[in-house]
Amino acid sequence: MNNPQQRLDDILKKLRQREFRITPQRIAILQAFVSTDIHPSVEYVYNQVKITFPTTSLATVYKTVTLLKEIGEILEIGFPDGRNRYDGNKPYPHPHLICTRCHRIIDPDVSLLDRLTSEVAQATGYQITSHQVELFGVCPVCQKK
Amino acid sequence: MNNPQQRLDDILKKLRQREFRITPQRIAILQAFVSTDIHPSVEYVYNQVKITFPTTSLATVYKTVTLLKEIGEILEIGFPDGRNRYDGNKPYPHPHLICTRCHRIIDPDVSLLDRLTSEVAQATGYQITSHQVELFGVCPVCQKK
DNA sequence: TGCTTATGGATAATCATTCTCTTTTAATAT
DNA sequence: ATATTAAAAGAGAATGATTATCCATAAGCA
Repeated sequence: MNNPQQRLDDILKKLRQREFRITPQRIAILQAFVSTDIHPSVEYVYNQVKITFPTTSLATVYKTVTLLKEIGEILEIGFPDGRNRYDGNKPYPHPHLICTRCHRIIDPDVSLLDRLTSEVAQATGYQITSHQVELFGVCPVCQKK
Repeated sequence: MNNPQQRLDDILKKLRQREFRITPQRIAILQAFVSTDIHPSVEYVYNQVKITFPTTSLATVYKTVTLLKEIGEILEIGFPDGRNRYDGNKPYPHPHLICTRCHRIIDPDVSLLDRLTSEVAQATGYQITSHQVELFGVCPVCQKK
């Protein structure tokens, strides 16, 4: 969420380049994704979009999410319980730190990650192309309660 | 899958200690979990159990999975598409290396993981209690094809 | 052997997500 | 500006994994 407007324009440009249509609903969905750091769920985006477009269908949100995943502009964060969350600002794989109490998600700096993946690549012979690194714990705020 | 029989006995002992009943179905489910390294899905276990107990219900497998998760004897590995997999041999969090071609899952040694988590804990103030580290890539066998 | 109660089995319910089908509309040409 | 047309929106049904319900069964123990 460094510069939401710039990010929005970048994604719109990419959509145009690939000849996808720019609809008001898509703009609203994109705006919801790029204007927050909470790693929103589909439900959150749906509720945001309905503020300006009350007739929006949940299916439209899902279809746009699929599209954005395909063009590589949002990152899907899988949860075991099914409730996926998304990152529209850093659409490339990166570690997440998730509070198990309040479900807040932040993006920590992890300087050791590159060394970790190359360690594994060397030891196993795998060509590592991607990762999903989720750390779970209790955030400072919840620790005080 | 170091010693399936020993592992089975250990889990049975734990169930007895906590006054859960030892049923033939539970033994069969446990056996399916501890006798493979493929990180099985519920469906896989269900099919294995049905070989010896054809009337077994899928609900029974799910109920046992929930129980085993609660007593800490299997580890759930979440996938974004919902199809969870389980590890009955190393029920504590550990990294997985997943081949995106053949879907094989192996458990690599990752010596840097402890340092990585403590680095993040120190930088963020979170109490890190668990993790889910999945590395994706192409295994040596699939690279040759 | 019988009693008690947890567990098993069958099936319905749930919930996120996907699909289907019809209507609307963005983008382009006229 | 208007017409054209194919993509996208909207509504609701369908799907698939998981969970809940409820009755029958059997594990564990006296």
